[in-house]
Amino acid sequence: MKPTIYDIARLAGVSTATVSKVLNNTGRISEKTRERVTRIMDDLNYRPNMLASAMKGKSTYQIAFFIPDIDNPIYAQFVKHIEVRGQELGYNVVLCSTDNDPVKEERHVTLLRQRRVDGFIIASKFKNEELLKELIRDDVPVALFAHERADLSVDSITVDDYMGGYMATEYLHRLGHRRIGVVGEDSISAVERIRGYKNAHETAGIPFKEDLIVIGGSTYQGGEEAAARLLDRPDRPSAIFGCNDVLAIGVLQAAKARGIPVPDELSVIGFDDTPLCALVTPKLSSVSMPVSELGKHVTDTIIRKIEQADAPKQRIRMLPGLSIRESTAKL
Amino acid sequence: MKPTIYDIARLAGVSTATVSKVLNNTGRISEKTRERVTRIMDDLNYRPNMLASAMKGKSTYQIAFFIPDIDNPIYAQFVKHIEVRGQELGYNVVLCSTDNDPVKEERHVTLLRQRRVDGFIIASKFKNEELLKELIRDDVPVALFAHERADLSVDSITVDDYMGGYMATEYLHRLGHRRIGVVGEDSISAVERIRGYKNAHETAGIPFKEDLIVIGGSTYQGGEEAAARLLDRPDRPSAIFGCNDVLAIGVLQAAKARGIPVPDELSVIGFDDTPLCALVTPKLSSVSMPVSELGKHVTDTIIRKIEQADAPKQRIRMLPGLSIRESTAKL
DNA sequence: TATGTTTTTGATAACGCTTTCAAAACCTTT
DNA sequence: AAAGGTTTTGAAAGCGTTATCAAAAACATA
Repeated sequence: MKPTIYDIARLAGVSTATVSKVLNNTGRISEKTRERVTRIMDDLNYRPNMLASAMKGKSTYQIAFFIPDIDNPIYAQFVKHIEVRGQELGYNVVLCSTDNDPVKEERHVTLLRQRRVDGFIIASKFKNEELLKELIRDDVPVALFAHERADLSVDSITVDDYMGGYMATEYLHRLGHRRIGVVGEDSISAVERIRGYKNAHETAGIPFKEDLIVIGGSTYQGGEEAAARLLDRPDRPSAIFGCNDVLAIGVLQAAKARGIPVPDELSVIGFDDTPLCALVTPKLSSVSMPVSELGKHVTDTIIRKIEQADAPKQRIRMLPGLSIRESTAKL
Repeated sequence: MKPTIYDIARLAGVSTATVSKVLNNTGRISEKTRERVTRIMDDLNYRPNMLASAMKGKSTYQIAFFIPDIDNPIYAQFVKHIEVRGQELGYNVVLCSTDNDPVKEERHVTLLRQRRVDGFIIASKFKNEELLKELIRDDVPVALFAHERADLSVDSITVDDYMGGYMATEYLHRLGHRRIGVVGEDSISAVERIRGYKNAHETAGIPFKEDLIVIGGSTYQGGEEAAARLLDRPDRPSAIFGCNDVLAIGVLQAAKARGIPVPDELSVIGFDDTPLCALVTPKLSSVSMPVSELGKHVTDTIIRKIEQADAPKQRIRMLPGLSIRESTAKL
């Protein structure tokens, strides 16, 4: 069987207390014993059982990451960066897809809390509001990622969605577009992005109609269907802002199906700047965000909260950029 | 604080042994006490601490899933299906990206074993051979996914890569292609797929040259560069088999960059049949696999191994299909 | 050498659960 | 009512750590 701390203690002729101390670098240990113990540990290739130490109140070094759906590549990117940073700091990440299903949310949360997972990074608007509030109430370390909740006292790291929507729209305005459609989805960040869109119109003094905004499912197909509603009108818009790349690619597909050339007769811009943008034809212009910084940041945040219960809450917003490619052009 | 089994026992006026028994449905408990205990548990919203029960030798209900790189959407798909099935059976999945880096492999494995993760699903050829062998030697439940090792006694679930390569090639032959290039990568499955390619040639009595096979990095860019080497030759092939979709899309990009029309002057076929295929122009033909069945299957397999140490080993190969789209045509 | 100080060490009690096995409680039979 | 059988219960040990605090060892001073 695997050696335990007892085996090490016995072989080194010391008590388990001593071994534990050298293991955790706590208390005072004479250089001599420290060396002896370390040697034995190496010899036996001893690996402390984290379950046991977690039971004594230490952390489990696990964080849960909630996403709605890994099929959207932006989430895959998030996962990647969080996992990398987590590993650097000795944390594993447990991936939880919710599919926006409150049942799954709850199953996951319950199981994870039984497991004493240290913290939760949540990139998916919880359908089950109460669940989130309960986590916060119980002082479980939580950080919202890629969306924020103004009404809750909780850490969050996001790109400035409002600003991104604003920038995209303003950019289209600069290209001369006046009638700009929006293909959105039911998510907190989409709402913000659309708010940016509206505000850009106001600032520019360009009126917009609510019926230019259509909300659909969060898939390519959802984007395509929503775009169809926009494109099949007699007064179709000259540009469409997709609230994320998946949606925007759906728009591209809808345009192609109708023989509407992009960008000549329709400009399309997405959001997230995923690798997909460079794959489609024409290449998709998109609002970009510093994905890797965001991921690193949120990981650091949650770990800080884990290791230091009274860490001050923060709401961080990073600034988006514009990646101009081939899908947008002057009117 | 959270209620413990002691609290329940005290309140119900029984011993912890009894509570534990109703919790796990083990031993004989009179209906009366069972009810009383259950009620108290409900009232207190009691959640057993899994760490403690895991320490007593029960499992941790966690499985680790190793992949090289989540940027390839096929891995995202795998993750998704494994996670879904895992959750159905009460298991969480810890995601581990290795980036084909032996250091990361080892870090992950060490950490996970300390955590007493129940089993490993490995979809990524381990650079560190020894590590894999050690897992097997120590009787840690392991299942290889999406690749197999004929030389090791270990469970594996794969699509029949050889057959997939064979089918893709035979299909191209049927279209009249004789000079077929291959863009591959350094992976076990790619080797098999290429073996299928070669064998299809032999069967058809069509000679092929080794220099039509070029191995590159596992990214779009890798595919593009490898394709360049094929396309910039005077006697360029009339078709290219990309060993996975990402590579094949790289091929598409190389063709576009050179103004070579696909499929008119070049047929391209990929492997994996990821959602990407439908996104690119022209839509990519690809060898498909039953992703969701594969994922479900491997999850079931690892869990069976976890729960029943002497479960017989199996090597499962599922059959690939052909998804014909727009990137392939008659010569 | 005796005494006081500082440093190092170890016995032991948790942590929250499971499991075993003997004792207690409950039924049947005579 | 006693004996025998069956079902239900609980005391206690143990899983592998950590943490406390008193005792032991080492060192310093008078």
